[in-house]
Amino acid sequence: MTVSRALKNPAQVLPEARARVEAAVAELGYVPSHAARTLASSRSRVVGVLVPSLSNEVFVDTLAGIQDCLGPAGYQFLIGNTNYSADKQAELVSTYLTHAPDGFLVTGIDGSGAIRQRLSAARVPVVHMYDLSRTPDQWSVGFSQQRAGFTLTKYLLERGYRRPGFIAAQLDPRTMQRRAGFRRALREAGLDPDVEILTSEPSSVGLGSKLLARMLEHAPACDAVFCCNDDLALGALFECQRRGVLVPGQMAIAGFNDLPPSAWATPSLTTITTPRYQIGFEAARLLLQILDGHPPERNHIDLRFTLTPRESA
Amino acid sequence: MTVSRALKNPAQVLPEARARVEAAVAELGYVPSHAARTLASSRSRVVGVLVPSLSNEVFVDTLAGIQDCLGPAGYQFLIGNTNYSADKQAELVSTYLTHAPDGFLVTGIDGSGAIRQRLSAARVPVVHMYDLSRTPDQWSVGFSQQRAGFTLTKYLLERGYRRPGFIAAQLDPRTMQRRAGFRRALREAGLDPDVEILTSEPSSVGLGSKLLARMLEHAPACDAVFCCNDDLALGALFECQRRGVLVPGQMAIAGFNDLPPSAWATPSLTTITTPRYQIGFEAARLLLQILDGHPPERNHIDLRFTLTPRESA
DNA sequence: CTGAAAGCGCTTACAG
DNA sequence: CTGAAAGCGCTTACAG
Repeated sequence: MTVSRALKNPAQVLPEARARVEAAVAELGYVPSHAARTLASSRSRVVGVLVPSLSNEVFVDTLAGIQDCLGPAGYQFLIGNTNYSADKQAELVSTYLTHAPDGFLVTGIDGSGAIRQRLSAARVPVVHMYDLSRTPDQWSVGFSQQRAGFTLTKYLLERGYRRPGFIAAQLDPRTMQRRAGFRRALREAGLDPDVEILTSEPSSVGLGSKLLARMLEHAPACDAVFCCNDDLALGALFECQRRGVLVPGQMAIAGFNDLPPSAWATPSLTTITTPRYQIGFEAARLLLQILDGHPPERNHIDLRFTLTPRESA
Repeated sequence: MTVSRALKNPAQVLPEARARVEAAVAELGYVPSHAARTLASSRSRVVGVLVPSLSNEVFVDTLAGIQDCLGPAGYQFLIGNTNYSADKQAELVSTYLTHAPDGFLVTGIDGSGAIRQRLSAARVPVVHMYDLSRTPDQWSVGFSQQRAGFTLTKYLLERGYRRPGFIAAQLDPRTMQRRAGFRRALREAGLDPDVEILTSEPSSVGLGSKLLARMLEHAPACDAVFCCNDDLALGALFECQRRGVLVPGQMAIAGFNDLPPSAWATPSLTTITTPRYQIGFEAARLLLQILDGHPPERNHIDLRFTLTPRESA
């Protein structure tokens, strides 16, 4: 016990005893056992993190935020990539539950269904990231995807584009919320909201090129495209360059997320800047508060987005 | 004990007993305790993964390969981003050791020094990824960065470029090996190897633009740039477009890694295609073999690279 | 095929 | 401030 205390709470132990412990630790190369500690204390200091993708920087930034908040607090995390698949989610939740995590930080877990039940049966706090549309008994940190879509579309209309189209891939719930914002803006302006190319394929630069080509074919009058993320927008820009279509002269392009290349593309991409790092950091902070028994009063934290106008639209 | 057996090795238990166990599991929502199992069996089924960065897709792809190999085998991993920092490495190794991992999969851990000693004192097998230049007692999976740099430079020379420059960021050991290949090719051709812009800043598209500008200033005669990765190359391309410098007419651009955007850029980028997913998968497979007591004969696995000529050079 | 015993390395809670 | 006791939930190894 004295050893245990000397390691965790040195102040509780006489300097002499402490010194002997420290000497032994150094001599033996002692490494504490996480498993034993978890078993004895029933606190694992592990949190499970579930994200739908790592292939663009969106969730990598969020992970960095989580890391920076949870790391100094002595927490480890299990990072699971669900690849937007519900089966993979269920599988990861099951294996992670085995590790007795103190909490979960997730994106893309449905509010209902078997996974949700598993989670609440385990009595592990869950913070949802990127999605504010949660029931009051759930915790969430994010911004309004719908309003972001609306804001960007409004901007395009104000710039004088009369026939904007929407290009989207993956079609996860957040993308569909952006789309809802797009449609609402067009309807309010009395314009046709149905200029859209949607596919459930995973998003990528290459796909952006293909979808732009498809848009040109199906809606030749289209004068601006709102791509549901910057990868797609960059691909669309490349495709326009390939075809000699002037951007923004003949075709305006807007993206979403403000990934690093967007500021440097020629022309640079108009986009919505999202607080990706902050979402991770604040979600982690919220979880920490819950774990410490001091949950904040409001359980939905809106971190806002900003419109970033650049050259492409 | 019968319960334990029914769960792990159902065949060892009579169907009747098994059924009773299964019923109880379902009724109680039983979740096995990883901590207890680790403590009792002294096998954690956890492996520590250390990568220097997650901000481009290079290591994300590698992680996917690791996942696909280790996941089905029942292993979990702790993913640590060292951010190219030796201190962060040391810190992560220490905390991960606490979890008693069965093995480590790492990139960027020095062959010498304190970390290496910690690791070998812990008697945990370590597989090095992306770096073949290891002593015979170490395990590694990768390709020759030096030969890759040499091959790409040779290609530029064969295409008739007479004054190629080298643009690099981060300056980690792998980058410096590519540079060594570049210099060797130029020396063998009797050309000046010193046309280079190096910076230890982290690589990004924006930095590529800045470095290309710097190259134009310092070496106006430069007719081709070998960028040590595709992010930089893409930024360089954007900068050329911004300045009206024709690619490849006035300036050829080559990258490294063949990230997804490179095939779609206008013009598309000449690059070296690297087996990123395979490196993760094979490193994991190698580790599994070691853990199972069947290490392969050779401890360095060369997965090769390929030259991918496209429009930009 | 089943089960009783001991122990993995810690922490909790209590006694001194 | 220090320490003896008990237990966290499994597995190993041995007995029946």
